[in-house]
Amino acid sequence: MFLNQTSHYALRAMTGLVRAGNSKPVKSGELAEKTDVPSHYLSKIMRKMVEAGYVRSQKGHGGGFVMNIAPEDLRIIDVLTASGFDIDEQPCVFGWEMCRNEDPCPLHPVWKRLKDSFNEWAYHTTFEDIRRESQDIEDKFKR
Amino acid sequence: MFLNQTSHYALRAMTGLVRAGNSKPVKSGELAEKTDVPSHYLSKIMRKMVEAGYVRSQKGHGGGFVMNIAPEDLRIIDVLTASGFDIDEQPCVFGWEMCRNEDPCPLHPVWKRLKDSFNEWAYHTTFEDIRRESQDIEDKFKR
DNA sequence: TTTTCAATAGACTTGCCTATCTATTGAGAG
DNA sequence: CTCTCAATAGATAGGCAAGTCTATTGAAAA
Repeated sequence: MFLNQTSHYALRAMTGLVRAGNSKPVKSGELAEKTDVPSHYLSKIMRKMVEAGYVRSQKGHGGGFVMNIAPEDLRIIDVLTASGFDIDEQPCVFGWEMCRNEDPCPLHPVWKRLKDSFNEWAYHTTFEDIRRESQDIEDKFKR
Repeated sequence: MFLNQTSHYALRAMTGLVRAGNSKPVKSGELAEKTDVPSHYLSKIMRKMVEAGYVRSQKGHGGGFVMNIAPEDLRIIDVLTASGFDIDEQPCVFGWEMCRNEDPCPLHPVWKRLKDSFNEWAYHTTFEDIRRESQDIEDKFKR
């Protein structure tokens, strides 16, 4: 798997929230069911999104989660980072701690190409892209 | 992490073996030390490389592991697959089991771009590329 | 004010990937 | 034939991410 389970869940949840629109808050339970993420686990992930400022939460009656940022201003990297993924902690495949471009490990040149592709994707794809490209696709979160 | 620890180890080990040349077998312990992989764990991984036919092993005195395929014929995807990584088991980030191009999940278009980049890298990079691009780099497997 | 709803917090459990340990098998050297 | 070396096999343990459970906090409705 490219990303860990938590990151997957985070991307799903934010996609679900963006697609739900901003008309009214989306309840954790609803979002969990829609995105097929374990509900209590989703709560933990959404908390991180709230802390990062990408989502607002409302307790109590009629409460739930609402987007707090325009989809075009939210990139995939932002959600991944907020969910705990740290691109800089991804070591070179060699596991050599101090591997840098100027002082590389043997697999560095090859590995760097993969990493660059990933970064291109994660830094340049926004949730507006996701929304636009998925607007003709119906929700099919359930397996 | 893009790949799991085992896949990292496999790539390191095979890189180490390719760089060691074919003059004489490389002992498991030596390869383990050179690539900073736990030695007993490396043995298990090398076993898979042997089973896949990429490496020959020799027991006993003077034994060890030798490449059994030309570096230009061994792709990254081959080593990943042999080590247990299954590209087709990598579900769409939505976790929707039946997600295909013709019948996609909401994140499919975006996710596909990442997957395509990865495949381009894994299917088109050979260990000859790795050897060539690393020939001016000294071994620095230890962290 | 009370009731109900829904997020939050944190402790706890589970499960799997890694890693280790202890034999055993097999091959060459002497 | 025996000794040593090194891969192989399988059982066992460790550690961390993932998932669950229970209680608490906070807000709106009645």
